[in-house]
Amino acid sequence: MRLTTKGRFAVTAMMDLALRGDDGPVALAGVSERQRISLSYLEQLFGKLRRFKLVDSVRGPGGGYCIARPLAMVTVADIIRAVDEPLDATQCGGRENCHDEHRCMTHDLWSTLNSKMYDYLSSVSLADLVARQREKEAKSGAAAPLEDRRVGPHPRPRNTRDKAAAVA
Amino acid sequence: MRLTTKGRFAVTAMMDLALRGDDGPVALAGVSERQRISLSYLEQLFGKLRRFKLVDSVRGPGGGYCIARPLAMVTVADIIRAVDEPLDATQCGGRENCHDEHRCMTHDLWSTLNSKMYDYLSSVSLADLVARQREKEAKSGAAAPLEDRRVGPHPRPRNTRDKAAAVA
DNA sequence: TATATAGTTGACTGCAACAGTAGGTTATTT
DNA sequence: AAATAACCTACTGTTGCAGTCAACTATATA
Repeated sequence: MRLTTKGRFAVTAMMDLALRGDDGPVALAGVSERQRISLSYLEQLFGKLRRFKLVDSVRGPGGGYCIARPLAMVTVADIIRAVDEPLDATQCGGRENCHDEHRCMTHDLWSTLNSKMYDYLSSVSLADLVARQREKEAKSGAAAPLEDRRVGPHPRPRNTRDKAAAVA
Repeated sequence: MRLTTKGRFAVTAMMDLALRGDDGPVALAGVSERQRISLSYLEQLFGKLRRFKLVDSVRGPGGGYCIARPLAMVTVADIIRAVDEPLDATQCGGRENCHDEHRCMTHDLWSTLNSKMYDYLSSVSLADLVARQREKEAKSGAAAPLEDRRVGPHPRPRNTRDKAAAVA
């Protein structure tokens, strides 16, 4: 697996959605301002997140993105997998053509490492991150949650099964 | 931390050294042939490994590289740290200027992840890898260890303290 | 119906790191 | 002196990251 700031951006943006997703879709323009991430870049990232069914989109005024699943069911690993290029560290792609004599000595090492990392990243869900963040906010004097008045209706996106409301 | 095939090459090459380092220095030309890694590229990598004091070098005919420490004291993390660019996933570089409102929400996440990975990679030493490899060779019929006759003398590099012999 | 909003898409840029190449120098042995 | 092999610098092509631009479509509101 590959680790760059790209994945970090995606997780940060998803956190933003998770934290303010209670009243309808969140527009990328807002995420861009709050998290200081280029809007166009966010659009690319959310294109991937959408294709991986991690978010649902709502077009038109008042539209934006919603997290498509209960927060507890979206892990950091999911997000990174969606936006980052894979980087198959085993070169041979799992096949055994590594090479003649030593037959890819480090093969196990890398696949083990890879799964260790996924194990960890899969153990952290957006729900965990949100909880941790809320806790921190409460402790540090609850810095005025700056309500932005929304425009359109969109109480909830049409294409989302009501599963999400159950947990989040 | 950043993960690419560069680190994998370095670990593979160090494994090669570890496996055949019993009788003197190992020349990069040999490593290049056996592991199918470009010689010049290896030279670059070993330049870094040397500067990080993971290997000792011996020049002239019969020269080459030796692992500078007992195999149990060289971890995969050491090797990767030596050759790979760092990639500070926390952007703010540990300082608290992340940014105003949310103050870098994902800060903890990334630093935690980073240390998890280092913990794992630091837990695997060359000695472990060699043991695992030897075990595998023994099981699969011990494929003729192809002795290459060496040229020069160099029973052991001059600039290595005899620590290495203690464990390896 | 017109207009503004906001997602959707594709093409494009600059940049840095990776992976590899080329050619030279220096030290050491035979 | 000649061969070996480390050492070093500079260069190349490719890839993925990060960001930009411009056009397009769907929706809501006036």
